[in-house]
Amino acid sequence: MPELPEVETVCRGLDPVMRGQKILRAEIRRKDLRKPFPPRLKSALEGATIQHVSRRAKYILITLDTGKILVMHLGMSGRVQIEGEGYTPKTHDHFMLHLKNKRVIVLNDARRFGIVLLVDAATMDDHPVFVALGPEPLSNDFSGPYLVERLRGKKVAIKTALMDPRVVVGVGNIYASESLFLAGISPEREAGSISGDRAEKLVQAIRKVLKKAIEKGGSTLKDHRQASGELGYFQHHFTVYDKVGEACPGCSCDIVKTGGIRRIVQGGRSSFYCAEKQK
DNA sequence: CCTTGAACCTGCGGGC
DNA sequence: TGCCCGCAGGTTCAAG
Repeated sequence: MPELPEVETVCRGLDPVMRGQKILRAEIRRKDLRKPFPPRLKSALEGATIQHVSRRAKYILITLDTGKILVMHLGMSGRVQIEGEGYTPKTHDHFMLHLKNKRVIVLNDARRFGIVLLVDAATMDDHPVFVALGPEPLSNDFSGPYLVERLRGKKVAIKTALMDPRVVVGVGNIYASESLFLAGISPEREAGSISGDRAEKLVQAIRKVLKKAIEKGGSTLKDHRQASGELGYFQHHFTVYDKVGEACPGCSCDIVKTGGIRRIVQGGRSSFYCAEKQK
């Protein structure tokens, strides 16, 4: 489920609720997700005060006053809910934090591809999950020239390269397809063959698509906070993702001739594109 | 180093 | 109705 915009939205929803709060109790309801919960996690959390909630790549960072950062990743199916006192855990509620303000933060993850880590704030960047990460797509470090340099000589398809977090973080399967459509680039094009101009266009497309989704998440957040407190699953409108056979939007190409939006499999993942518009 | 493919796990929807 | 299949927003590891 969560790509960068969804994780960003979750963080924005969590920060005002968690900031400055003491963790009274941490509940770990099974031994592992994708990996075991860290040893002594419970004692490291209980009594600690949360300074703020932020994001790196698709990781949620909950910075504590103890020099540690509680890191959560939502995997494919993870969600975070903000509940109240007396909340009864449901199926797949694996990890819960009871805060001083009576709120209960619940991590639910059916498939358990998510992860919970505890890292030292001072050396976070050296931790195995962070050490090789590429730039944030919305930062100035992510640019046309950077992308050209980073993709030089790469023979993998550009779609696959965009989803490689060593190239750029946060671009998952949905937004990779959406960005390539907006940039007019075929997902099958060899990554190293993207010219300077098209790399610049692609960078701008990725930024635009992600920013728009974050804006949408922001408005969805308001509605959801009022309704249920659920953070993490949003109804976005996509242009090509999961639109097989539909007419290419905003494009005059003949759907009878082109068959509309096509689906192919790359690296075991579905890609969606318009063969007429994307070259 | 690169690239590919499988693995992790549960749930859902479609076809029969 | 049930069963089997393919598919799902991510990451990591092994093998070539």
